[in-house]
Order: sequence, then C-alpha cells, then structure tokens
Amino acid sequence: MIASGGLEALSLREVARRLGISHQAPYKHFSSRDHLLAEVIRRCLKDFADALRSSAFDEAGQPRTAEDAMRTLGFVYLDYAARHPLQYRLMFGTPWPAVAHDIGLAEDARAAFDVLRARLNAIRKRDDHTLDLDAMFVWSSIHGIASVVESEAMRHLNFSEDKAREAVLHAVRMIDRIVFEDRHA
Amino acid sequence: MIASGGLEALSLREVARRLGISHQAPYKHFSSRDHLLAEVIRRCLKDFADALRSSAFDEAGQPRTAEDAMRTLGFVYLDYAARHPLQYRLMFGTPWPAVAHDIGLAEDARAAFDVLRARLNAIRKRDDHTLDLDAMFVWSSIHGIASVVESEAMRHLNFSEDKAREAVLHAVRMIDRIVFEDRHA
DNA sequence: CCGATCGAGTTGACACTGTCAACCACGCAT
DNA sequence: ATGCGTGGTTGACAGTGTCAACTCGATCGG
Repeated sequence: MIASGGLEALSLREVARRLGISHQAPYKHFSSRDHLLAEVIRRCLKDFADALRSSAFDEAGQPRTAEDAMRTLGFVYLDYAARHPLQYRLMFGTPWPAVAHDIGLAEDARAAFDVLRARLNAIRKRDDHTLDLDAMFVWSSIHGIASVVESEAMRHLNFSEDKAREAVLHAVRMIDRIVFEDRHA
Repeated sequence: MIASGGLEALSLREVARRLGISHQAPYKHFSSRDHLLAEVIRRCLKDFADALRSSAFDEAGQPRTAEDAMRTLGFVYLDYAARHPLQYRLMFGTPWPAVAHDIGLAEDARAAFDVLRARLNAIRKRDDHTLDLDAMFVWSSIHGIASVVESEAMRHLNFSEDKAREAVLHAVRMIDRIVFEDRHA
C-alpha cells in the first residue's frame, strides 16, 4: 500500500479490508496507526542490518578481507536502497512517528550503524577517537547518494540515465579515496 | 501548521478556519492540496537558492574569492538546513507531490543546483566533463550531512551534542579535502 | 467440571479530512 | 445594460483514525 501511493496511502481500514476483517481488528494488535508504522520500520531496520552484515561474505560464503568487506558494504548499502526504496525511505527518509522513541526503535538503527563502525574499525591502523566521526561521515555521504538516487533528483536535474549511474560511481570513488587514503600513505 | 505536527498536519480546512474563511475558499486559489503544497515547495526552493547565491558576498557586501565562496556555500547550505528544517525537509526530504512535475518545480530545483555547479566551476583549473559529477558528489554529501542532522539520527546513535557538532565539522573537512585537493597538488 | 478471564473480532458512532457541486455577489469590459 | 469571471458561500459524500461497547471462543484456576 505504501508502495503505491506513498506513506499517506497506508490506511488501517484499507489494511483490514484487504484482510477481510473488520476495520477495528487491527487495533487488537497495534494500538495506533503510528505503532503499526513503527513496527514496520523496525522490521525494515532489522532486515537492512542483516543485509549489511551479509556483505562480509562473498557469494561462496567465504569471509572477505577487511578492505573488501568495507567496500562491499557501501555497494550493498546502495543496492539495498535502490532495491527497497520504500523501506529505505521509511527508515531514513521520513521522520519517525513519535511513538518510535517509546518502543526503542533507535536501538535497531544503532545495530545497523554498528556494522559500519565495525567494518571501518577493521581497516584502521590505529584507533583514535575519530572512529565515530569517520563512520558518521561515511554514513552521511552514502546516505546522501542513496537519497539523491531515491528521490530521482538527477532526473529532475536533466541527468541522463547513464550520467546518473556514472555520478553514483564517481561519488563512491570519492568516498573510497577518503576512506582508504591513509592506508596508501 | 507543518511545523507543529509534520506534513500530514497540513489541512486545507484548518488553513481556511485560521483565515476565518469557508472551507472551500482555498480551492479558488489552489486546485488541490497537492497544488498548494507544490507552491509552498516552490517558494522554499526560491528562498533557498537566494540564500545560496548570497553566500558569494561577505557581511560587508564585498564579493568573496572563488575559493572562499565555495567554502561558504557549504556552510550556508548547512546553516539553512539547520535553521529551516521544515522547508528543507519539504524540498529534499519528502517525495514531491505528483503535480510538482506538471508545474515545473524541477526548474526551481535546478536553479539551486546551478549555484553549486557555478561555484565549483569557478575553482577548477581545467574544465572537463566531470563538473556535473563532482557537483553531484558535493551536493549529495552535503545533503547527506544536512539530512542526518535534521533527522536527529545522531541523538538516536547516542552522539552527544558536542560530538554531533564535531562530526558535522569533520564531514565538511573531508569534503573540503576532496574538493580542493587537486588545487594543492 | 465450571465459571472467570482474556484475546480477538465485531458493529456503531464521532470528528475530522479532501473534494465535488451548486449557488451567490460583486467588479469590470464590451 | 449585460454578461462573465473571480472569489466567496453552504451542503453533501466518501474516506480516515479512534473510542466505546458488545460478542464469542479458548484457556486456565478452583
């Protein structure tokens, strides 16, 4: 339902209708529309974190090197955002419903962020206090790319399909340079 | 209204009520809620582009150097997003209403993007075909920072107020390095 | 075995929304 | 003078989230 028509198209009554139950039945399971929404977001976050974690292994199930795992993480992140635009928007694109804080949604988000932090830590020569700062930079940059792609901003800016793809690769390369530059020094 | 309660809190009827007119009067000026919303977004885009352009001059009204103008652009961008979180979210955080395309909203967005592209072009030694790609990278990165700040994600991730500020500066420094690195070479 | 309890579903109502339709009043140009 | 567009009105309709009260069946303690 969210897929066809955006977030506002999610209606508890329509959900109930499609399930063939009364319009109040959902309230026996979720105390409000926002609680349902928050639970949906939680599932997205868990699924997303799983996807990120899986990037530590290659197709054959063999563990990747730390460097490879880090690079793959970025691609898996962007791939996930591209493949599941609605889930991605739910998690990071729209403000969480107010009840999200009450039911501890932030912890699930932290789990996803910790994957990135751990990967980043694994490729550092020495650990100083900038790990969190670097991780935040990488995340915000990758997130920026993902949300630009997801918002179709590039189509609005008259980027061709090819140029848009090139722009994503270009941006990833820039971040790659930052992340790995002190290793080449 | 959007400020207190999010986008969904914008109701044409409530608007009319506050204006002391009938619930149908707004329809004489906007053919639908989405058209009103799109027009609001257009104003935001124009105001935003103006703010970006103004960053070419310092407090005394004197033009900045190209390098200075480029750096200031980034800070003005982040400052605008921080000061006008709702406007920013409207422009770049939530999907545009469908009618946005019909009334040519994309052109206003392009005007803002063109400011960045022009600034970036002014500091390049040689112009090749990567200007758009670089501009898109800078924009997506800055946008990533802005939306992370705006979403209060850092509070959810247990970043202290100070650490969050530091993270923003850190990220800006990283982008700065990329943007200016070939000039120092 | 029986009655209480509780989970899950029901119907009905209420206030709210966006939108369509019809109707009305005024200013202005032909 | 007349016609018409502009901005305003009221009334209706379908759809929404949510509160309240009711029902029904299973499950469990005595």
